[in-house]
Amino acid sequence: MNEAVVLTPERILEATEDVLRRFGLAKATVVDVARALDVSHGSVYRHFPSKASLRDAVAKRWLDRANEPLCKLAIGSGPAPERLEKWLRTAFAIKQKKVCDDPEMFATYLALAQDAREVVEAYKDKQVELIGRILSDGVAQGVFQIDDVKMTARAVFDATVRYHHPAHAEEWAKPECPARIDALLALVLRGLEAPRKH
Amino acid sequence: MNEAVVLTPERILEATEDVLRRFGLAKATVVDVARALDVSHGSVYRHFPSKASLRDAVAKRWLDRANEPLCKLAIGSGPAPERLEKWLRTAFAIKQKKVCDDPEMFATYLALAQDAREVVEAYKDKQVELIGRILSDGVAQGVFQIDDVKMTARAVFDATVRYHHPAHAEEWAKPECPARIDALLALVLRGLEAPRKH
DNA sequence: GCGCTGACAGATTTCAATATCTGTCATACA
DNA sequence: TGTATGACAGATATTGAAATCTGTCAGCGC
Repeated sequence: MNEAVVLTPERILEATEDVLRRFGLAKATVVDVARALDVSHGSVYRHFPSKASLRDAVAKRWLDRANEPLCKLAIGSGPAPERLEKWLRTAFAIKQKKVCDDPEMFATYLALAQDAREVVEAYKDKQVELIGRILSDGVAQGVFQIDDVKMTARAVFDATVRYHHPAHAEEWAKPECPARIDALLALVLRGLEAPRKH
Repeated sequence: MNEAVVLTPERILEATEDVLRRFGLAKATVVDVARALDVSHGSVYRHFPSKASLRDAVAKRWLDRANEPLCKLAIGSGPAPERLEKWLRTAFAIKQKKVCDDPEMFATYLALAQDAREVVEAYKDKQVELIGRILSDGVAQGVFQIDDVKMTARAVFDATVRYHHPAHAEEWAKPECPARIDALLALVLRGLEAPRKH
């Protein structure tokens, strides 16, 4: 009854992530995953109905891990504008770090995002929900003036696509990027602000 | 001395656009273009140093044509916020129309945009310049409050990438799109506004 | 019985031979 | 002299046969 030799979805995902990192999305096969686990590929199909579902599960794990620090930021306390700015900057930084450190997984994510698949949609919705939470706090604090929080959260997400959508990843390394991010965030934050009492 | 049989860059571009439309970017060859003009492909190389330069020239023509109505809007008169909104909505509409009506040329443009090639950079800079012009008008009218017009124009361009960058074209047809555009534009315009005197 | 195996059919990918294309240039023609 | 040609070398794309992969399932061993 050695725990290590029991074939669990978790172990399969682990192995799949390794295989994807090693061979890349294009080359990785279910047979490779099975080989890495020293089982037949039929066994893998006992836990995941298709290669696509396996790939999606890996992507979900990867995205969830990447999202963790953002969840913490969203439920934090303090002035909403600062928190939103920090949240967005962190989101950009996480993506930028991933694209450098884990390019194979990032390419996988890019492929997924381009297919506009379910997993990515769910992930985006989660992001928008987190933004919405900060916006609500801001409204409660009287620093944001917003009609429809959900729609505005979506608008904030849309306005910042350029710095979190993998399709634009190539541009993130350019030297003028930080200044452009500053300008964009300033514009967005001003758009949310309640009129100043001075 | 029949004008019609003189081989000019203009005639070559015309033919190239036809060939691209007919075969698509992937299949179109310089030989096809030469055949369409009933000349040898060597003659084409007399006017364009490479296939890439020919493709870029076609793209430039296509982009310039698409840009024309936007230039007119930018130099118009009237309240800047309305003009900016109209300008952005027109920009979105043009792109959306192109992606429906002229999908082959749009695919060519997408390929160019993904390569981040010179022609597209110049086109983007032109767009930002036009936005900047409207923003300046707004500052003069006292309806916009902006520190750095150039940077802010860039920020407005960046904030709206989702609806003019071809990488996101698939999403433009979705039913929730118009509402999201409304929310985004409202956010951006509020971010530009000078504080209200009430 | 339960979980795994491995053979299998059909779909997809690889690979190398073949064909086509790009870009050059010596030559022809007007 | 200025413009177009077509043959050519090297690079790239196409093709079809062979190899590999995906997903299924009857059966094996614990």
